[in-house]
Amino acid sequence: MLDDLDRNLLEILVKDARTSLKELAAQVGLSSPSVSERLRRLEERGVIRAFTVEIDPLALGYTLQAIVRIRPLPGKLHIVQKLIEDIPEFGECDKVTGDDCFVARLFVRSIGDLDGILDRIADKAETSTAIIKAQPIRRRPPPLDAAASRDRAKVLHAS
Amino acid sequence: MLDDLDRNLLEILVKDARTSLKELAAQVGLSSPSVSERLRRLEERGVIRAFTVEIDPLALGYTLQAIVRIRPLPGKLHIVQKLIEDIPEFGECDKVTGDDCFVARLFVRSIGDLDGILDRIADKAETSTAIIKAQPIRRRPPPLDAAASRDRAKVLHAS
DNA sequence: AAAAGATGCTGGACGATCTCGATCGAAATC
DNA sequence: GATTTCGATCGAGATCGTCCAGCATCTTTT
Repeated sequence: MLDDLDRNLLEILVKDARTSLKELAAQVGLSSPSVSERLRRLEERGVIRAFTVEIDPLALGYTLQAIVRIRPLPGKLHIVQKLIEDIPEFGECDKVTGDDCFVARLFVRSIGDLDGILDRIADKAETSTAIIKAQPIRRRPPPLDAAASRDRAKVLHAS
Repeated sequence: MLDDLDRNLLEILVKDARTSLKELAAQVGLSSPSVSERLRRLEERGVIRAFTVEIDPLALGYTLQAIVRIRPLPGKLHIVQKLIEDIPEFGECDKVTGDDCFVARLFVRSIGDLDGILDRIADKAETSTAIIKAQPIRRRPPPLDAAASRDRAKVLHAS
């Protein structure tokens, strides 16, 4: 599906999505038209969903992040989901198995804002909120190389 | 801290980080050297943490995602954190208040892999795992415009 | 097995883009 | 009100991206 060159390109782009075609070409050992074509196809196939920029929430004044688990009251599931989607401070939301229906990440500027936002869903769902104290791992992609990942797992397991 | 032009630039770059300086310049009404300078300063100040690429996990064979809540056994906190950091299938991890010490996102190729990875921390922590069934909101930044966000909140609240 | 077709790469040319230096203007400071 | 500073623009030179023609390799067809 993806060959070594593709993975190589992706690895470089994960670190800096604005790397020039020429630079990419030099690093993987291709010509720039070839790199251009490969990127085009990676986008076309949906492997690359988007080139984007990672913004520090703190720089925007969001001093607090929280993980909110949300259990909509009976019959309120869709309303709650719509509500979450429409509140832009929710920066991520997953629908999961188990008692908690949704697990979402919330960006807020103050505890007051947190309270304000949770109030808006309080009559439609039960929520459990955990304030984020630190981020040991910030968003990163899974291993690009399947084989390497498996091998490493074995090594760690053996030790 | 950030002016309208900066926010405008960021908004465009969130959608496509590879937008050329010229195009950015045209869209915000500046010259390209000015845009270049602004981006440089946004990076320097840490507002822009990185330009990166969003990869579809499915394209890499990760058919399953899970949210794992992790409660290290007494005295095992640091060991567990290190372990999580060293397992690349964890694509995100937050240290939170409350009973669950860590909340992490796990990318796996199969239920078997999930089991294998959780086994590796089973003797050092209790875990609760929720399989992700859908992603109502995929990673997005919080509102770039503070004032707009506040205003909207009021409107929604009033209705 | 030879021919035909498809795929993916290269190199060069041309047009577009970026960067650098010089200069200008507006706002803040004294 | 003069000065300083910051951020903007402009133009020239350098760099980069895209298009195209040609070539090698692999697969398919007969």
